[in-house]
Amino acid sequence: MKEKYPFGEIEAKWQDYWEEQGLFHTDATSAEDKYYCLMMFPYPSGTLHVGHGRNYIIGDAVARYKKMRGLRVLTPMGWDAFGLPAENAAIKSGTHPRESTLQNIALMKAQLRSWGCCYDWEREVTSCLPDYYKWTQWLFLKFYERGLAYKKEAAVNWDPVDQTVLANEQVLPDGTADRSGAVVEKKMLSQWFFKITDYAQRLLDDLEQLDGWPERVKSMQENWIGRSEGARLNFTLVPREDGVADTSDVVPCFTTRVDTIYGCTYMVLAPEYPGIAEMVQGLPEEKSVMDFVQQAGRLSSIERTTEGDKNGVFTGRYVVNPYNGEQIPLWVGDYVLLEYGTGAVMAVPAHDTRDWAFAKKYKLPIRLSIQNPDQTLNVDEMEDAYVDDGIVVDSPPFSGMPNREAIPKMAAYAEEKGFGGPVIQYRLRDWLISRQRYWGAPIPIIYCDDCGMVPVPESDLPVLLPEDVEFKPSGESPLKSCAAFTQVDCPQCGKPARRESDTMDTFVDSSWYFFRYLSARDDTKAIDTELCDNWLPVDQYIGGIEHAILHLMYARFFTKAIHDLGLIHFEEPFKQLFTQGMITKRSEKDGQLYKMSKSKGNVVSPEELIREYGADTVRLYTLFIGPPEKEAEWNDAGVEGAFRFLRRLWRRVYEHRDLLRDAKTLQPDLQHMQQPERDLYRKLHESIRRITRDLEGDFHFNTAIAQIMELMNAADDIKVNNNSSDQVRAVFRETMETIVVLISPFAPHIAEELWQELGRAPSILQTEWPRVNEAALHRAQMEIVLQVNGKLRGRIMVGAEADQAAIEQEALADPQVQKWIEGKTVRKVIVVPGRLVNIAVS
RNA sequence: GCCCGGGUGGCGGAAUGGCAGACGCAAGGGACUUAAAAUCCCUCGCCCGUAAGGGCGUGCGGGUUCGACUCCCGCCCCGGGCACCA
Repeated sequence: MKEKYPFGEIEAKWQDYWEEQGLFHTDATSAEDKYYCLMMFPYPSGTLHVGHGRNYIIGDAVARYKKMRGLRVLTPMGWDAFGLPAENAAIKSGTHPRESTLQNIALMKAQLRSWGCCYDWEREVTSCLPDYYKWTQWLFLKFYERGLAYKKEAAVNWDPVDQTVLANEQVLPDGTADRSGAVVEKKMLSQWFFKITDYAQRLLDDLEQLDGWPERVKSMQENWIGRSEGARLNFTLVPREDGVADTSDVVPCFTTRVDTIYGCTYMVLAPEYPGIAEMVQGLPEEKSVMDFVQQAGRLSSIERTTEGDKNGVFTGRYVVNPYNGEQIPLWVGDYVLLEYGTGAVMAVPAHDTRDWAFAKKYKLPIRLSIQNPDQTLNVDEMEDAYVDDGIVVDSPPFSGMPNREAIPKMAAYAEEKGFGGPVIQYRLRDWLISRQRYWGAPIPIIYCDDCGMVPVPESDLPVLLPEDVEFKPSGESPLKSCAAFTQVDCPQCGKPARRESDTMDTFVDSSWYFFRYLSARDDTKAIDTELCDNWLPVDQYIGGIEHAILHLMYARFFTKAIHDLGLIHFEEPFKQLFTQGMITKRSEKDGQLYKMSKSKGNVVSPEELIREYGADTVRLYTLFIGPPEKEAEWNDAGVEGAFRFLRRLWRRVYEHRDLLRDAKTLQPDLQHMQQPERDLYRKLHESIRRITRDLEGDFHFNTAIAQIMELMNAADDIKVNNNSSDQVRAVFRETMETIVVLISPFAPHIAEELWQELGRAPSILQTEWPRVNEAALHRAQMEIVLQVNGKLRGRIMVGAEADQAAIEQEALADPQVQKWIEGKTVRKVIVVPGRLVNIAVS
């Protein structure tokens, strides 16, 4: 055994060993005691920094721990390999995305290996390879058959930098693209969507089952789905005086405040509302309306949706309020959004702040229909809308009701009379999945002049990406101009037709990869029903919080849709979700804390650290840095601390190597222990209990490691040498061996090496996790804290069997306590056995 | 505005309603050494005190309790999500 901790040497040795032995190669035919431990598969960007590393290190520690607990652990890994960065690089450098992606995968695989992270590589999936995307395309076809995939013309988000459309989820609240940072534009385009809105209610309801998910993530999804209950009301358009007929004479609107309908004094349409042009054609207002519509269309989505000045124009038309038959003016206003509800709003200025502002600006009438029961309102004296609850007034036959009670009654009334009824509205929009880019899975659709839109027959899958294409900086997808790709015969009629040249959003690829791991090499079907039913839902999913909405919502949607296809029989993919916090580092430039990124120049490269300290040190520090779900600041000095600890552990074993090996058969025996080894033995078993509890709960690696350090400190304090008693040596041996086992999920290389040095057979992964010896926890004497009026005044030792009365007596007799209760009246004495005595005096 | 988190030493952070600050980092002092590194020992919330000891202390203000970082009520601040969403 070497005196100095030879981390480089042993790490290479054990990485080879784990690989050769295939310790994480899991036979999935039996799912008994299964534990599916999944980490979000990475985009192969090239190299991972220590911030990325946290994810894999946490996952590896969990997998190793669960394996030692005797579970059948499945931990696969793969690559979310389609995506824009590779294609953008290709435009600049000319290297084909496939080539650069596969290169990056090789690099990152080596990185993961160098951290000691073990996976079942035989299940590796790579989403950009045909054996994977064939099945992504197949799922698309299944969705298409069921009407879940459809094409429509819509105002969509256009990223002018990446030259493609984006899903709503990929646009940040400030209106910029989450990937490129470009200001997103609105464009009317014909695009492919997945009908995720059909699943809005199920996605919302099933959040309740997800006890193992962080509250934060569930609340984010809830907000994103944005359910609101209200009513849909049809207003009829008053016919034109000139006798010109309207295409539609109904203007529906959505409201959550049907109780205020009698206060409605006008109606407002979104500028994009279909049919506005016909509605005003030939009227004196036509020009002003059309000018306004054009002007509003020029505004960016941010300008449009930022609260502020509200502009509008009268259309010259009127609609009828179905409740009271009143004719009210119809306006167009830029604060009304086409995408939400029906694109039309019934305006109640007295009870809505936005309508109030608009009515004031354009001098529209304001009428009260909810009265404040505490302070009578008068429209002329009001300074803003009254939006709180109250009593319905001037609304026959609903007057006098509390407004909350009136809402369902008034909605039901609309249904009765046939002009509307209660509805539920969601904020969630359908998922836009087509992208005008090359490096993605081609959408398997063919356009034929005669047959229209024709799905590619399943037997023709995959629709392969052509290899020989030119990457032009024009931003246009090379697929579009690749005749060999687009020109195709119609599968129905055989005439020349044209292929869809858009590819799918990469979030489609990542929405089902966790099913594919179960049958990664199966070229007969996408999903193995039996294996998935046995192994899923995933027992533990680990990844970054940045996917709280995007990936995690899409994957839930896919699971439900695939369930409805009958391919699986569960509806939620991830039982437990753990979202680790980001690693930040102070920028040397401005001293601010940032998430690690190349652009901020605050990236810590693991390679350098591994060279200097070894992978175990990086792992130990990463896990010790703080509670894993929280953000943590990387501190180079802290790495040094982790290294010192491992070096100390190595040295302790080295110093006592002969003694430890010789004591291999000595067993601790409580009957024959003296005080020092008895105390260490108790500490050992207390540590096992605490560490196990920390790992079983929410992965509190930081406190688990702290406990190992404490135990090590205690082991250092006991005097042990070859002349020590059998019990001292037995307890010391068991302590050192247990420390090695306990630390093995965190620092596996040193653990394997020391385990072997201690004369044990590898692999330590096949060792059982230590059990607590309850008898060891027992104390003959207990320290009792003495308080007077809740303040610490002393401490006494009492026998473990001492009864409350005896403890109380001893406490009161204590000289320290005497000093504080002298001359005062003891009102009450609380005795908490095994802990403390509190004496209340006055 | 609504919905989630969070606020504890110089720092990262610990604490089933029961000794606040475990563990680590940094800092200071000492030992070993020709020296350095490494290692080992001691101190380390703030204030008064040589010390023994005492007072204060977990964002702020109340409350419940023998006892509150922990529970309840009302605020302040920080982070995140949603938001002209009708």
